[in-house]
Amino acid sequence: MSRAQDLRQTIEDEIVEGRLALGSRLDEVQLAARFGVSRTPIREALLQLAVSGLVETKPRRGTIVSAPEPHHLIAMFETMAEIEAACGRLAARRLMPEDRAALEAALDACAAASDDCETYYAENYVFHGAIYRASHNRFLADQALSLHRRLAPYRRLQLRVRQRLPQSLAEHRGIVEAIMAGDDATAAERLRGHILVQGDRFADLVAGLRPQDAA
Amino acid sequence: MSRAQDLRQTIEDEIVEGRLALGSRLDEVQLAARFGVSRTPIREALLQLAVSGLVETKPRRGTIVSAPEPHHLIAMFETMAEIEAACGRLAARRLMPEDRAALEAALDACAAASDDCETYYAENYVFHGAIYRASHNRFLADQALSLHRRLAPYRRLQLRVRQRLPQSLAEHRGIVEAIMAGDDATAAERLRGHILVQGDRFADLVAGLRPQDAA
DNA sequence: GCGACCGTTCTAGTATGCACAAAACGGTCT
DNA sequence: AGACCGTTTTGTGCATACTAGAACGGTCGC
Repeated sequence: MSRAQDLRQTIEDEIVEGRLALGSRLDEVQLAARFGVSRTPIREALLQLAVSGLVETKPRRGTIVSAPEPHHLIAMFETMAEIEAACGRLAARRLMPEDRAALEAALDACAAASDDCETYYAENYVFHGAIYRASHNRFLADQALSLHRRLAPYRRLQLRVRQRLPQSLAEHRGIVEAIMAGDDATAAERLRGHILVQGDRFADLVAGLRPQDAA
Repeated sequence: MSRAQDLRQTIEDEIVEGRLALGSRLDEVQLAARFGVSRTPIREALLQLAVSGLVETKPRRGTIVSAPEPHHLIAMFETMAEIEAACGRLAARRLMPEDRAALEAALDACAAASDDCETYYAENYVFHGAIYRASHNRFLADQALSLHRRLAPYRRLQLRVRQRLPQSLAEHRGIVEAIMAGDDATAAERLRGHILVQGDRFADLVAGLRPQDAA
């Protein structure tokens, strides 16, 4: 792969995994020195991240890691809820035996990891990925995965919210149940609720941390 | 605005408006000469278009205007249907007086243009934009607009399908009716159908043109 | 002493040049 | 005559150099 693509992936991972703080400045020469390349591939990597929304570039003023306003984040979670609902709807209609197996395995893995937040977080990712794939719509699944990744830094925050983990697991069970039964409307509704709750919880969190920004 | 951004917009418009044929090669030096700039801003423009999916870049082999496989296009139309449904759902719940006025105006404009395909096409764009905005979710609306633009070259093909235009107008009326009534489920369902029909019609068209590709 | 204006500096944006990789062409060998 | 290999050609990918615009600090004026 070209160096620019490589760098894009690396920087993207650092942002998604929270190693690069939200709002922090991404200096081109600094990054170039750090990775031992010239500014050109760095610029190309940042440009791509800017299009996908992970960083923001202001003309003549450099680029920073995106730190969206709370209301914008709420909008993103709401969109995620709708996209996941769509995936669930299609999955319920098109479920194949291998999808069924993948969903069951992912659900079991979530249950097994229900005592450890970090592990659960990873298995949760697998679980939702399985639903996306079960939609049998590659484009939709890609959109869902991309948005999922983009919201990852914020999802991470909610892990600590009390009692969220067992509730999440129960919701997962309900979702799988509906998909397995071929009940597309219920599957969509449950997935929508599952994600929206996260958005709401996140809103609470933000409101608690920075009351002045919560409006 | 910087030249790269300018060029991105210009090239994007040419693709969306069908002035650049699908699959045609985008040579960097050629474009640079044509626009009187160096290769650098051209490269940056193409890179951004590649991220948004309008062009495809293969390593060391240059970039071409994306010409997705039919099954991929079907997937894109299906995703568009789900996203529009989501917009309609939220619009039905959150309709403000100004949204109501915008929808009515756009519907009237569509009706007035029902004898001319090109005009109807333009007004149709306005109509759907009004629905996106009425969702009061900026992020979702942006996603919808972006996908709408990306599908524009293919939508154009369907204009000629017989009887599509009056049927489309009737569907628009039904959609507005549901949104105005605050009936979110019906609004979503009607919008989904409205777009899916276009996808199906498109599939028919493709099948008719290139039977060997329709599988 | 405080504020505005100008110069410096630093960084993004663009141009140009170079190197490498892949494809096309021609030559040679079978 | 056809296939295979080497060479050339073409164009991407990266590096480096240059330009222009904005932030910052100093100085001058009030």
